[in-house]
Amino acid sequence: MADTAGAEKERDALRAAHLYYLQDLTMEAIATELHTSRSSVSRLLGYARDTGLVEIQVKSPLDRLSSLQERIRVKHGVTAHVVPVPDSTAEVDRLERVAMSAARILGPFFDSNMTMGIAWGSTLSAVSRHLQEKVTHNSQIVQLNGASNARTTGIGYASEIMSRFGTAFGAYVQQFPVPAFFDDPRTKEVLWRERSIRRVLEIQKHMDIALFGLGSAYADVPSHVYVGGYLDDDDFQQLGRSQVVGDVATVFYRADGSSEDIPMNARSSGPSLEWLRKVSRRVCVVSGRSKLPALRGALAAGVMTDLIIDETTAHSLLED
Amino acid sequence: MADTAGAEKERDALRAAHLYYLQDLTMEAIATELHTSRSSVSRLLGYARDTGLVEIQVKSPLDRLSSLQERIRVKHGVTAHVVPVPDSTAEVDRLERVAMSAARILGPFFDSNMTMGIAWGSTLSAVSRHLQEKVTHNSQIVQLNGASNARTTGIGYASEIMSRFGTAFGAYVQQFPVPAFFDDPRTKEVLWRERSIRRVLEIQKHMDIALFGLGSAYADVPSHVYVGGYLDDDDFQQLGRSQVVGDVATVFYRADGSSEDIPMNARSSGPSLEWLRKVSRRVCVVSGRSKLPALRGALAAGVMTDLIIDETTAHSLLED
DNA sequence: AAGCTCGTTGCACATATGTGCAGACGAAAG
DNA sequence: CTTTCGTCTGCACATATGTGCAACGAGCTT
Repeated sequence: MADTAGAEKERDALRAAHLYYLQDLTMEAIATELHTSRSSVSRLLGYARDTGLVEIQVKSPLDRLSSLQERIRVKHGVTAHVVPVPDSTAEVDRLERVAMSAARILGPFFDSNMTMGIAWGSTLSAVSRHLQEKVTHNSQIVQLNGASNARTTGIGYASEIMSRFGTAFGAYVQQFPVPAFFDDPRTKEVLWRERSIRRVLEIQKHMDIALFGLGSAYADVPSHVYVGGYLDDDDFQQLGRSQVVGDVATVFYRADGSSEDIPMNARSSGPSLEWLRKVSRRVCVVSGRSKLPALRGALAAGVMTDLIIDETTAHSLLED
Repeated sequence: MADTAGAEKERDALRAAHLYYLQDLTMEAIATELHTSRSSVSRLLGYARDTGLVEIQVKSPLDRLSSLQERIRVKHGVTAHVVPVPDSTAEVDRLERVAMSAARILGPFFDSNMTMGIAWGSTLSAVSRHLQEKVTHNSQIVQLNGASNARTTGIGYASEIMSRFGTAFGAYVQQFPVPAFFDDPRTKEVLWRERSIRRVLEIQKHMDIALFGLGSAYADVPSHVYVGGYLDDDDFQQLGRSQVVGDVATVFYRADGSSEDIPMNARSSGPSLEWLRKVSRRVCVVSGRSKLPALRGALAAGVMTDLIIDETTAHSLLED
């Protein structure tokens, strides 16, 4: 009966949604038709929205789309999705708002039979909290880089993000149970030959979408990797020597976008940039001007095809 | 400046829509960000919705879609879109609600570079009044059958419908300035050789979507063709002798779907059913049980690929 | 310049919508 | 059969949203 009840709720929600969004009836009127109270209808509609029965899209008229987006496309060759946010907004709110927009923009990108790879970090965490449900079939979410370190397994944090994505899309979740960074690159080499690991790498290789934020040591809110105990002093010095400006899924790069000969990368569990660039859609979420250097580097590296970014930072990006 | 002002309004509307639908801000908050009053925001959002900047879709989860739709698909091989309407609804309201739903369901079907052929009649008129704007490029709307008769040119009525479609989609409108029925079939034959007419026929031949209602002499609200002075007593008798149960764009058919050897069809300006069946998407809008015989005939004739229908009638359709 | 039309604005009010809460219900556990 | 727990319901209230109206201002006409 539990199943039947659930199905009934969905039926009602669907009917309510149809009456509300397609026929412009008031909730009061819908309540009458459904023989229930107005408040229940309000709740049904809420359910219908959360659950993806209703999809709301905001579309820039393709012609005169925000000149900002157009200019970013011309200058950097990526599709930008600029999130309007007042300049005065505090960093946290800004991230929250970009994340919410990102979550909704993402919906149409992902569908049945697809595989999406996701990194983890404060940005992705925020995005995961705002996802709307969308049922898909035969789809999976795969973790791009390990999350455990010397101090914690990091699993709670990363897997929480993963599972939120999984449930939102009804997708199978493939975790990647390895440390973010190996102490010894040889350990990685060896482990990478294990079948259980190769299976995950194989899935990563076939992903249709990659989703990631940018790590930056200079960020106002320094990225999770830089404060979570993943790196020690030596590591930081090494990164400095390599002139690193940021990272994507724990893989570091320089201002010119190069990532070769950065020793840390040999120990990183993330996918090499070269590898990443083979994914057909690569979505990067960025919020806050302090990530600008990291963003410029990432653009130079050509790791993204889509950029979801707050307005202020987008403006700064175009300066000089 | 008028242009600039319009663009500014659109920009604001887009930003408001983004803040409202993608970031869940309240109108009050948006008003602050936009430095305007809350009521203006309410109006901006209304504008954004009407104008197609915001698109709201209600999607049946593809798996367990209303068994009604599924059963219609199995039994009749068409994609049904069942519009929920309480059984007790009066005929006029019912038509109005089906039409509103139809208008919104239609949105995603039509896009740039497409041609849509439309018939005229009370159903289409109702649909046309509920269309939401959606900008397209290089698209056109073509009239499927003539509209003038012995008493009136019928042009006001039909062209009003046409132009509403045209403006809603920003499409070029191609009228078909011929009578609905010729007195003499030979006149039609001759006229059909005219280049101006052949041009329209040519456009019809390449249409991507056809949209029509069903005509029925038995309908509670007899269809426009049957009461608008298009047919005289002789015509009616002739239709009776031919065992006609309905018409699509002034082309008549019998209960078994056949339309051969119905003398009236030789005088009709509408596209033959055989011709119509070549269009890849053929959407039929039906409201009211009195159209059932006409609907059954049309299904037998295989003239439609999509059926937008009210719930009550859909139920009746499946009986016996 | 005065008079006009048309479109916009914010206000004030009428409606419509969201939500905490207490009670009702049903399934699972005791 | 009772208890417990979680879920759902409608009520009442707090908020959020839609809209008639009067005032305003930009262009245009006379």
